Amino acid sequence: MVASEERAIQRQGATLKDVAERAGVSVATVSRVINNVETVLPENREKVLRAMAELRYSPNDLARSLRKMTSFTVGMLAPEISNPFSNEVATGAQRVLQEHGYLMMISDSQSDLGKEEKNLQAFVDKRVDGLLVTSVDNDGARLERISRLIPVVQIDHVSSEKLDSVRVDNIEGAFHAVSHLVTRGYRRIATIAGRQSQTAGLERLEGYRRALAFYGLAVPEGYIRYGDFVMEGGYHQCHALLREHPDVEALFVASNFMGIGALRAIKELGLRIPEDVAICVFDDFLMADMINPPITVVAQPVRAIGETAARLLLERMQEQTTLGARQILLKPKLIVRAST
Amino acid sequence: MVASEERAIQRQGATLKDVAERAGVSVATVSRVINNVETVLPENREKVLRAMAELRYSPNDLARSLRKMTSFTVGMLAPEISNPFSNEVATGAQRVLQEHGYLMMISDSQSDLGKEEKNLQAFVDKRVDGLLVTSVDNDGARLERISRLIPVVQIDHVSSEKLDSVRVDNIEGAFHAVSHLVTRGYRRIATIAGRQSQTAGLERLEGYRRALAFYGLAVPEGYIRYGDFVMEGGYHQCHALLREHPDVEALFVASNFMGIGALRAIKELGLRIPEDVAICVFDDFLMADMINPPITVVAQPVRAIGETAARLLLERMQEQTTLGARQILLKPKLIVRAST
DNA sequence: CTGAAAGCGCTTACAG
DNA sequence: CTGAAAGCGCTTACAG
Repeated sequence: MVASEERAIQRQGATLKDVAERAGVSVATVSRVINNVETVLPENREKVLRAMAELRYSPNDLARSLRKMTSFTVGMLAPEISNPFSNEVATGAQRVLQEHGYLMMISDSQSDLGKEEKNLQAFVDKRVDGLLVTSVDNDGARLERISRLIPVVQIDHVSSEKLDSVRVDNIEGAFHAVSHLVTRGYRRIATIAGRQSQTAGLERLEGYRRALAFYGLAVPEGYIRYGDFVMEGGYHQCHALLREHPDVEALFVASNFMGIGALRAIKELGLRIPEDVAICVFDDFLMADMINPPITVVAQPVRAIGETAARLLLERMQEQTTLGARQILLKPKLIVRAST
Repeated sequence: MVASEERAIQRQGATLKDVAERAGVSVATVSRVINNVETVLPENREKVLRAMAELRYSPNDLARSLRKMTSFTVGMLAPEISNPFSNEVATGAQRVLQEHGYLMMISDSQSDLGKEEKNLQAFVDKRVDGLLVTSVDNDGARLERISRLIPVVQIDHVSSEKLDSVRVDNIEGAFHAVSHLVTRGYRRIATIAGRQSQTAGLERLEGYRRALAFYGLAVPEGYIRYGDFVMEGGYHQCHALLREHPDVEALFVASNFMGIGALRAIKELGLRIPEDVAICVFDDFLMADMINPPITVVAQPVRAIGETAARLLLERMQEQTTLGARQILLKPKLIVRAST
């Protein structure tokens, strides 16, 4: 290895040119070997392969992507990466994308509109080939603008009806949960609803309302509490609810975190589940079946949501579809346990 | 907007050249505005800014990174992104890196050596500026090789002593947990250990051993079971252990997932906690304080692990340190609840 | 089958 | 203060 060669390699690793020189061919030929172009003479291919191995050549994707106008990278934006929901969705999406040679980059907005914008822009600047986003924005304008350059699939929350989206059928899930409570004989059914600025919050409350209407049950003033999708919200709202309305027989909680908060409140109030108050939670959670009593939940097909979103995105990225916006609703599943 | 301009913009968004033409200056000047070079005339700066806004210009980071030889991106590799530990670590790291203008890309190896290699290589090809990795490899050769090109900080698992690493003080945590059990009066203390190919598994078992030795307690044959860090392992090993050794008074379980499995086994066996068997788990977990009884745990400073790792990496990336390998051990915290 | 050359979109000495 | 030009590391018509 000559000195200059060695220097370059130490800096950044070997380049195509280094490989070409060592193999005694042109850079074009090396590139052809890398890109599996058939026309290269077996003999030359061998020489190139050997040189690559010796120099531990690793292609520079920055240059390659710049030239090819595609980065084989997908960006995913979630409100909180530590949220189990986003996590499972990400895992599902990742599996599918990886199979097709895409790398997935994840970042989170911490449920902050400004950070969401910043991180989305970073993805655009990096020229990702596609975007999977769970936005906290109600205005779809920004996503629509981005989608003119890069395919976008929305997950869970729908900012724009003009773009693809994948989520669970929240209305059916909530309807099903409340129907189950009615079937069990409960009549005074209250709810702790999620953030109304998010699709899931809105739709789960709607499902609750429809179910009660369907069975001709009233929704007394104060039976609907807003817990903002966070544990503390679930805790405080449940506390207030049960203090102000001791006659409540059953509770439909619109998310797992709020559910855990609500359980804590019920425990503190010294109430028995389900004798004093029954509870059904949207979203399954680790340990839901291990606590006392095990909790009835509406489970989302989280992995499938991620996989489906990834597939829709792949179709757009590979221009396999010219369809308009597709809104996919996946079926939720009621898992009945001892809490109802 | 002239036709050619429009076409280019539709394809990939506006380029520097488009902005330059529209603003009536050279691309160099536009670049200077973007990079906040002071020397640009206010008047020209204005024109450029306006043109950028009108064209919704977004800089191509691929080109920029290629030219600057730095991508302002950090890669993080974890065995399972859906694991709460990796998650919190990622969140901590992300916060710190984001503050310094770095974007973090995450991918997981599914605890598979081959996938680990593939994903690591993808990061290298993308020319990330730094790497945060929780490897499942015991051989540090690969990471050491990568680290000659790109700074690497190891998290949780130490493949190579020659590279920076951050983890909790597993030995102290385990020692502390077992000491606590002894103090409580338990003498027949068994353990469900983690995977012995991982630092955490090895060290937590070592801590258990040292504590028993310290108190002069025997470790009967069969008191050490290997649960492989997964829930099923915890479940099966706990089942077998308590069947074969009904005299066991207390259990030290080396991870939260195995702990949850163990709890399930104990429940099935109809044993009372802590009367029939006490239990202490390494790693806190959601609901640990809400189940009956609440579980005593050794909590890891997970966020801090991520933050610390990010800071070490930043120092290497910014060449603020020429120190040799730094092995950081963060202090665990025993949280005593009713299970012991 | 192969190489020389142009070009992807930037940044940055260099000259003026 | 500014522009023309070189170059980052690739890929890909084009000619031979």
